[in-house]
Amino acid sequence: MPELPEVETTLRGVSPSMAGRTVTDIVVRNAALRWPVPGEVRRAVGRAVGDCRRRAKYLLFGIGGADGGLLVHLGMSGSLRVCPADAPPRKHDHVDIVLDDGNCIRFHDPRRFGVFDWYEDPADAHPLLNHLGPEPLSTAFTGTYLKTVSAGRRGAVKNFIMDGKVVVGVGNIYASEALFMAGIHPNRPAGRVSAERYDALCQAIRDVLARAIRRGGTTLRDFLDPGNNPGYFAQELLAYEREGLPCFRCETPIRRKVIGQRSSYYCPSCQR
DNA sequence: AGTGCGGCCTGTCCGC
DNA sequence: TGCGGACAGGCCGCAC
Repeated sequence: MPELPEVETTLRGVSPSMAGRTVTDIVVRNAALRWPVPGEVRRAVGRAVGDCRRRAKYLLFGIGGADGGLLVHLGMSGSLRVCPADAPPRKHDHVDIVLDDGNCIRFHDPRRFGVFDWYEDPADAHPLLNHLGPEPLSTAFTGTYLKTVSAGRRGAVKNFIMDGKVVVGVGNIYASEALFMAGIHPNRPAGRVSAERYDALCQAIRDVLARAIRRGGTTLRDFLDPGNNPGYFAQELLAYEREGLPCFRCETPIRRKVIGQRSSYYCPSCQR
C-alpha cells in the first residue's frame, strides 16, 4: 500500500532509467483503471522524458516539448518496475512506457485503484492536484500551520492529518505512527490539539516519513520497489499492526480502533 | 464548510 | 477442502 515513502522510493527507482530516454510507445493492455487511461498519453511517444518528480502521491514524468507529461498514481496496490519491453506481461500489468533502450516502465496494479493520465503544464493545475495541501517535507508544513488550519474542526485529528487538503502523503500507516510518536490520541478533535503538540506532530510526521524513505519504504504485504526490493521500514513501526503487543514506551497493550473507516493503532495510556 | 460514508477493485485470510 | 464473506485502503464524489 504505497504511501508517500513508497512513492518516493518508486520515483528514485525509475528515474535513472527514464530521464533522457525517448518514449517509443505506450502500451495500454487494460485502460480500466480508476479512470479510463486517456488516448492523450500517446503524446509522449517520440519524445524524451524530462523532469521526473513527485507531488503528494502522484508521480509526474515530464515529457520534453509536449507542455505536459504522464501522471501516475499507484493507488492502493500499484507498482512500477523496470523490465525489458519484450518480457511477457504478468497478470495485472496494465500499461508499459516503452523506452528507446529496449526497456519499459511497467505499471502493475491488481486492484486498479491507480491512475495513469496525461497532465498539461503546469501540473499543479491538474484537477487531481489543484486542491492539495503542502508537502509534509517542505518548509510550508509547520506546527503553526496545522494549528491554524485545524481551528474549529471537530473531526478526529487522525482524519485531519490524512486529509490531502491539509497535508499530502500521510496515509494510514504513518498517521498512526506519527500520532504515537507525538503522544496524541487519534480520536482527539483536531481543533483541540494545542500549538505545542502540533509542533510535535509536525516534527513526528516529517521524521517518520524521512526515516521511511531512507529505509526504502514499508513492505507490509507486497510493496516492492522498481528493482523488486522490499522496503525495510516495517521493522521500525512503533504502533501500526501491533494490536495487543506492549507499547514500547509504557508496555500498555496497543489498541486497534476503526476511525474514519480505517484501522488506527495507538497506546491508550501514552496517547491523549 | 466541514464531516461522514459509499464506491471502486482483487487478493488474502478467516470461519463454517 | 471449498466457499462465502470480511477486510485491506487512497481518494473522489455525494449527501447531510
